[in-house]
Amino acid sequence: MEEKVISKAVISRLPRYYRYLEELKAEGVERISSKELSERMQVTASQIRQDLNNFGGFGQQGYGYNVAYLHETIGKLLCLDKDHPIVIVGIGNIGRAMAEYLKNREAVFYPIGLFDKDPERKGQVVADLPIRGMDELKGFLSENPVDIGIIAVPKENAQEVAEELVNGGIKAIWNFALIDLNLNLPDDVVVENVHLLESLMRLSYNLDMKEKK
Amino acid sequence: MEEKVISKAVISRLPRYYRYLEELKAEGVERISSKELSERMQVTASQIRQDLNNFGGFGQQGYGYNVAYLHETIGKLLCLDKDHPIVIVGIGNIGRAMAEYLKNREAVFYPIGLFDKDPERKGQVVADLPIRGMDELKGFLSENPVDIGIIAVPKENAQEVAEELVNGGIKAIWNFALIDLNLNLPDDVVVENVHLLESLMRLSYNLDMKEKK
DNA sequence: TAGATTGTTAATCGATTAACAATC
DNA sequence: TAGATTGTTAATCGATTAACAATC
Repeated sequence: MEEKVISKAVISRLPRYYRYLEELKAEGVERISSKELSERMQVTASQIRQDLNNFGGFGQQGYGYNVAYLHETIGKLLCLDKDHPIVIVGIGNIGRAMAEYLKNREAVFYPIGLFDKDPERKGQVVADLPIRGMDELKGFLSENPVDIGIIAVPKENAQEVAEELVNGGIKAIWNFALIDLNLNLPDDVVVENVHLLESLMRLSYNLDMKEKK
Repeated sequence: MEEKVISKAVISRLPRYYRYLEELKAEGVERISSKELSERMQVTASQIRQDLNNFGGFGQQGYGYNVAYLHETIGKLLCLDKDHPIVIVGIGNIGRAMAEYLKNREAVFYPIGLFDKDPERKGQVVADLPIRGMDELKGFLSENPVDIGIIAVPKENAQEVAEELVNGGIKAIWNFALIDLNLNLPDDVVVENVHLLESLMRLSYNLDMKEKK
């Protein structure tokens, strides 16, 4: 729609704003200034105003921001006003945990199909859904509306699975395999890599640095 | 040790370098230039050289970098040459998945104690370890060497659990609860937040943007 | 109207990229 | 020695912060 490109840094902060606004709403706070919010979130008020103004003027001079309105608006930016049916491929530890985790949430992101290549897992029920074989994936995708594909298979199989998902029409992949899927997929497919082990390594690095001081 | 502060951006890239070097090693590649590596990783050669030179001159003019040596050196920076015994608090979907996930890896990061406040879970065995009650946490930490604490409890209890861990001497927290634990803990405690739902929201935002184009 | 606080422009800061002299 | 490629300095780019006029 808009020509203006919004920087990755700004986008990555949106969910955090959303979370704080949810909290404020729950506390019954009706309005908040960038200054107050900045103190809570430990960022500068300037950054908050800059960030929000990428998307339009949501505030009002002399008043601040309406919490409920801002919350709802950011929610819409994050597309949380729409359903996101999901398929999960690889029902090992992580795939299983994500299935259960998303099942337990309000219905914004929710799994509708689980797939695994292990014949022993086929038919097992996880998060109220039967685990299906990989041979069923293509047909399932063509018959059901699916927004997002979760990849939770070993890295060796991840690229192949990603391609199957893309062939089935999936445009968004949430990837837990330790491989950079974004590098070898069509440009119109969005990928969010969650490299847990790398996150743990960063923690390890930071711990070590602190100890050396 | 060193006075020089290394930027967060650089540190966050280290695990990715490590991963590519591991791959190269597995392929039997002995040496690599910043240019070749940059093509693989889809970053600039300049950035690679800048990043690595934060930690010292690991390369050699006219030759490039020795893969095995660089791999090992970055591993040491990430403190992967040492054991990291872990306790996990909250053995729900995610805590359980992390316990199994880390159990299955080579012994660098591995759980040695699991804790949950739910009496029904007490005594259950996950990843070969018994789930213990929260009342046992303090004693366990004083008797066992523990590097890292994983928090996988609901956000309502996360701050409290974090404080218990810190009181028990834990200096590094890998946090899965949707709360910014770093804001209310002592400065010498390092926190790495893994906010999965926020990652999923970013994916949702990016998907929506792509569709609007 | 006066006070408060936004939206937005300008200034600063930091991170990335380019260029090249040093050196293996 | 000549060629290759690093380590490092300088230039550029982008993101954050500060400042303030606009305005509710």
